[in-house]
Amino acid sequence: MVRLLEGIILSSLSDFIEKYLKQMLREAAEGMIMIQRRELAEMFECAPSQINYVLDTRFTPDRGYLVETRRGGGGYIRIVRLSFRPGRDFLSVLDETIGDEITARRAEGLLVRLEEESIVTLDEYVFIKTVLDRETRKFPDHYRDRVRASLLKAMLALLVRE
Amino acid sequence: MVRLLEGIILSSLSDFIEKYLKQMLREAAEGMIMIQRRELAEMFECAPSQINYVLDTRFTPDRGYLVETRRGGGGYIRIVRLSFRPGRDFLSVLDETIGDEITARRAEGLLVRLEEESIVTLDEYVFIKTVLDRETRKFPDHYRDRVRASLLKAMLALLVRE
DNA sequence: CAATAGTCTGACCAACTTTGACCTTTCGCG
DNA sequence: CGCGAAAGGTCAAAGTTGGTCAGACTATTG
Repeated sequence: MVRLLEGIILSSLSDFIEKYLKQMLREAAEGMIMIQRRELAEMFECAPSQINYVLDTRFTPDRGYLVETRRGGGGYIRIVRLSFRPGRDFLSVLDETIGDEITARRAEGLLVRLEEESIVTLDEYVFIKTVLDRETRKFPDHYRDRVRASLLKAMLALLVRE
Repeated sequence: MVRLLEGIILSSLSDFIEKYLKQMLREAAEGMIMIQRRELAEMFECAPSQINYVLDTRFTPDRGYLVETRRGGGGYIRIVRLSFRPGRDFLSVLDETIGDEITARRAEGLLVRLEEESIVTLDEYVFIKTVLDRETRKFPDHYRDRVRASLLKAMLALLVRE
């Protein structure tokens, strides 16, 4: 970070690129932009790999962005801003509750509570339990809690959406 | 890729040919078109083998297309669009298609097809891709295809249910 | 001011596209 | 039937992107 004159602050190059891309996203009608890595690198006079750094650190799924790329002729980088954004809402509470791992017992308890509170229907409760059981069994013991957490979060996110 | 005017991006030649053929397919009543390779190559001013490349990469069975050809005088290329859901056991077809493991590439192809056939919405497509991306990366390479398969089946089952 | 975390670059890698030389199949004609 | 013309097929090389990663450099923090 560099200070110039009175309080004018120049952030890092990555910050500039991030701001530029987010501005483009705001102006894009479909919540999506397509760029070329080489072109963007030329615009900011930096190494192309710098663009990857910005994408890796600032446009992650956790922050609500999906990045798709293609190499070769006609290659591109597409950044999609999710209409479903992670925030301080019910879902992020669920995410924190579940964490990266969850035992079958804790998952069961959570589901019971969600059903009692009518956040999921009885049908959905049964369905989710069945899927967790069936899919989880395919993995070795020490991965089961992690797979269970991923599955549970994915399914609840779909159900609780919007 | 060529940039023209204000941010309009022209994709590769293969993309053009793909779009052209898909437009023809949409306009064809029987979900099927017949073309001549040489003729199409002349229309796009490219090598005839370029047409094969497009067919091999974009009109695969995974993406829901069947391609039949015939050489010699009166030769042709026929592209048939396969429809996904005829039977009521659609979900088990999906389960079989996905199997116990699925690569990111095949998952992408399948999701594109499901979106094109209006079985999932564009929003759901983006959502599923993001979840797959985010959750899958928490596991070592060796498990990713298996985790991806479990997640994909779980989410599609929830969406397609009812 | 030392330790830690964040940024940036360049050399090397992987994926996708396009072309062209050469091959195989089919049809029509003698 | 044999042959040549008229399709389409295959494959490898060259071209055009974006990806990765270790290490140098910079900023922040205790």
